[in-house]
Amino acid sequence: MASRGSGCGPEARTGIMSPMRVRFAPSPTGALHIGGARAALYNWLMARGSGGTMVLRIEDTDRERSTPENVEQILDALRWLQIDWDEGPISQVERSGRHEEVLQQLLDAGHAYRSTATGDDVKAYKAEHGADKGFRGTPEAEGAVRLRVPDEGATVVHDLVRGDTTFQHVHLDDPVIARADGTALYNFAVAVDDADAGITHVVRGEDHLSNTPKQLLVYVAMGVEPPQFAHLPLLHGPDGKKLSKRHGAASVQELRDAGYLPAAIRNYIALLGWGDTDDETLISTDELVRRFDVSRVSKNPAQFDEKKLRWMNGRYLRGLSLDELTAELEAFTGRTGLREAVAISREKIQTLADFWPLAGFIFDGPTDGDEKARAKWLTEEGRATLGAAHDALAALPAWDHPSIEAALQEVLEARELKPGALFQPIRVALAGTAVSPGIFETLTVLGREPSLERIAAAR
RNA sequence: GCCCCCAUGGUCUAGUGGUUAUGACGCUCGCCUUUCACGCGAGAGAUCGCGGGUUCGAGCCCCGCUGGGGGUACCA
Repeated sequence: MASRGSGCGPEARTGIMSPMRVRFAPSPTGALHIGGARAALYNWLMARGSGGTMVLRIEDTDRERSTPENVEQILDALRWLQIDWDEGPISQVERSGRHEEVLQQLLDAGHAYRSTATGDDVKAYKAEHGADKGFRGTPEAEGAVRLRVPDEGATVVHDLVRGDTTFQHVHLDDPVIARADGTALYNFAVAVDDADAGITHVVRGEDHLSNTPKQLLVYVAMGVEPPQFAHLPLLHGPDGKKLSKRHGAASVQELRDAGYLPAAIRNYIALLGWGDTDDETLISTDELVRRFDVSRVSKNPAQFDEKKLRWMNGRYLRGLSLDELTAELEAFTGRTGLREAVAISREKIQTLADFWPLAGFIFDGPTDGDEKARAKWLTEEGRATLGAAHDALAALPAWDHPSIEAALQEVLEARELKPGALFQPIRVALAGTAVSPGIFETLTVLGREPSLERIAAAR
């Protein structure tokens, strides 16, 4: 077992220490959840920050859930987030030969035994002997393989984020580590695989904390020094309940479809449960790599707040060059020739998905869904104003921003109108709605003929 | 039931025995302004879950409770 204190002191701080070998080991149950994404990111940050190695392993020992499609979804999400790995993906089932080998060693050494006892048998045993007596089976010739847990003593998990947690052996039942057919079960396979891969730090969700003593016992049985552990608090949805597909955008594919940038997601997710003494909120990935320290991860569960992610994503969007943003938007919408429209829309959008509803009218014509805007601005008076605007614009020798602005200012003064009384009808005529990029910019980008046509059609 | 973890404004956090309890998102108001947004400025919002201790002094230490979460599979 780990020597005392190996997980707690300041020497456990991550960063410029000796190279770490970390791993992200998802079970392929479908889309990558943001909780999983965060675990992946933290591991990646530790590896990159220490010059270490990131191993990707797929925990696919549950054959029913592990389909190639599910695996591909995970890899896809990781790649999109730009979280790369140095080794793997390793398939856990493909290591079954090795698992059987170690299993036989434990069997031979008496650290494990076969038993036909079922879960019901264990429950019956507990009911009879009370809670303070863990189930200990008697070896049989066949059946599932159970790990022998010592009756005395305790196993303590030295955790980088929560300190020491002690599990009394009397509370532990001998866990099944392999099915009757010899195939390995999770708590056994992880330990063997992590040990073989030379993993130095296991960073994963808190849902694994209670299983850790079982895994530690496997290390002891194998006679191998265990890695250090860090259990991350779970993420909750807006209602305080566990985050799931029902609670909004919970998977990275959903986030991608919602128009978020990988860099923004990395920044946001890194801060979900981790913060350092610096007050900085916008932190580049490079800086994250430099600053991330797993021992400073907070112990309490965090709620995913999409509003904050939206804000942050907007900041990242505006941090992109026009070319970069245009490329993102063209990929996102599947359209081309967006550059001019992007230039006049960029400060009004927070996600990639915000762009088309705001500026799509430039390409596809005015939207016709906004009855309220039409009713409010295309009144008789509004249409009369539109007529004046049309004539002023039509008379323009040059179609550019300064000319357009000057012409419209003249109309404003000549008719003694408040700005909104002129600009809003024009906006509705061009876009069909009361929200759009700046009106002079829009007119300029739209071009003379389309602009005049739309204004004429609405007047 | 049993085992384990957690608890600072609505949300994410700073805080490690002595601070007017930090910053950010969100919210409200103001400025800017052609709507919205961006940007800038200001403001509201926390009896630090509750109750006991220890201490001259507790958000920080101890105990109990409550609440939330996780585990308790021949799932991962």
